[in-house]
Amino acid sequence: MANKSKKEHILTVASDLFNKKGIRATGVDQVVSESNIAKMTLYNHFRSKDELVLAYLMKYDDEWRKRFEDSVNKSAKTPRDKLLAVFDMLGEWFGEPEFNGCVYIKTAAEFMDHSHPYYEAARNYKAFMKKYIDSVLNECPSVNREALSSGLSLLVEGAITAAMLQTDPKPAEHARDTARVIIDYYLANNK
Amino acid sequence: MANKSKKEHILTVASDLFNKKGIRATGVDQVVSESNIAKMTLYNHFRSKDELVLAYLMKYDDEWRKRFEDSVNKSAKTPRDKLLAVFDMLGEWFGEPEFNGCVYIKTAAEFMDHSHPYYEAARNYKAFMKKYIDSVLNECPSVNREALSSGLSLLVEGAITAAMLQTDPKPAEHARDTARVIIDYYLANNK
DNA sequence: TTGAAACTATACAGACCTGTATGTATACTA
DNA sequence: TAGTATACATACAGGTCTGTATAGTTTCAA
Repeated sequence: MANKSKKEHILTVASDLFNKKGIRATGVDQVVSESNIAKMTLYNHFRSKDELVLAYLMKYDDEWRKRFEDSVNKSAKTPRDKLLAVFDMLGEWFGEPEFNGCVYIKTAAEFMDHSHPYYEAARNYKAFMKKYIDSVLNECPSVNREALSSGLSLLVEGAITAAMLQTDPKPAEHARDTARVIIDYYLANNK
Repeated sequence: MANKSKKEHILTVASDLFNKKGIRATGVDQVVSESNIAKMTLYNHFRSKDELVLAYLMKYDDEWRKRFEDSVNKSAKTPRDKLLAVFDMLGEWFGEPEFNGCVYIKTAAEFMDHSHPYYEAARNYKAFMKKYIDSVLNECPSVNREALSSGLSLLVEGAITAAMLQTDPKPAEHARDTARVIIDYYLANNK
């Protein structure tokens, strides 16, 4: 096992634990134990648990961004279809057995102090979704983009939260249906 | 200070800490210290931290339910106005300086194990919102109530999450605007 | 084959956690 | 006024946490 892949292995195991149990609830000893490494090896690759957590947050940004763009840009052509494809992707995501809610919502919820580095990181990574929707809507001049973009973003966040709390049996489908209504409204009315 | 109010005092202080810092991050010693009581007094009123946490979750259900119904039923008459009033109330809530996100989203995020009592409690208390929206929509026969109710619930959850993560500068207003569009759509089309 | 870098195993320091034990003081009730 | 329930302060038991210290072992390249 090469040097680099050992570091990645530790990060993978740690990420899985952070995601499933939470950051505070996951101890360094447990990461060490489940990684089958020595504690000093972990502290050789990561200066502290703090650094490991920040690597975890960054890792999810990379993975999610890639996955998102792949899935959405695959088939959709028109802005309307691209926007609706977002909700199809959410549905796939929610259906996975490993689905465990949104890392950033959970992290922000666990470290609500607005000046905490984890909260700020989560907040920053989250901005990606709205930026993507905005970029798709840039193809639609003479549309009230701010209103539509906000509405869609709220539906995405709502669906993720509902999936996390299991308060809606089909959050992605319901969000998609609602999204269709407001997309058609704003596109048709040019306002 | 009477017996009963001392217990309430402890619960108030503890709730504030749980809400601001998180449940795991708040130690019993800190609750004791900020309550200006003896540790044994706390353990005399609550068998364990666990019992204190469950009391905290229940307390928020009571308060939020009351506040919600008061605020919403005050002025609104028609189903349409009652539904829109929900988002006005959210706007007031988000604007308060003590606003710290939704207790139940945060608790579920901190204890994601679906069999954990805190997760289940949070999930159950959360169901209240959808039930309320459903009850308002019961006044509207021949409307696709399931679709509209789901859409509105997702907008509510999305607005709360966006307010928590500060990813939208005006989550309640944007959610209200979007809600208006879908309400008018479903009510007008009778579907 | 020799030497440096990486990894391993174990122990432990110091801080924090929940919950208990003990004895004293206060306040209400009979 | 005597007795009882409640609250007090302090100490501590036993566990967990992060991070370090130390010494032995593997790996790999020169």
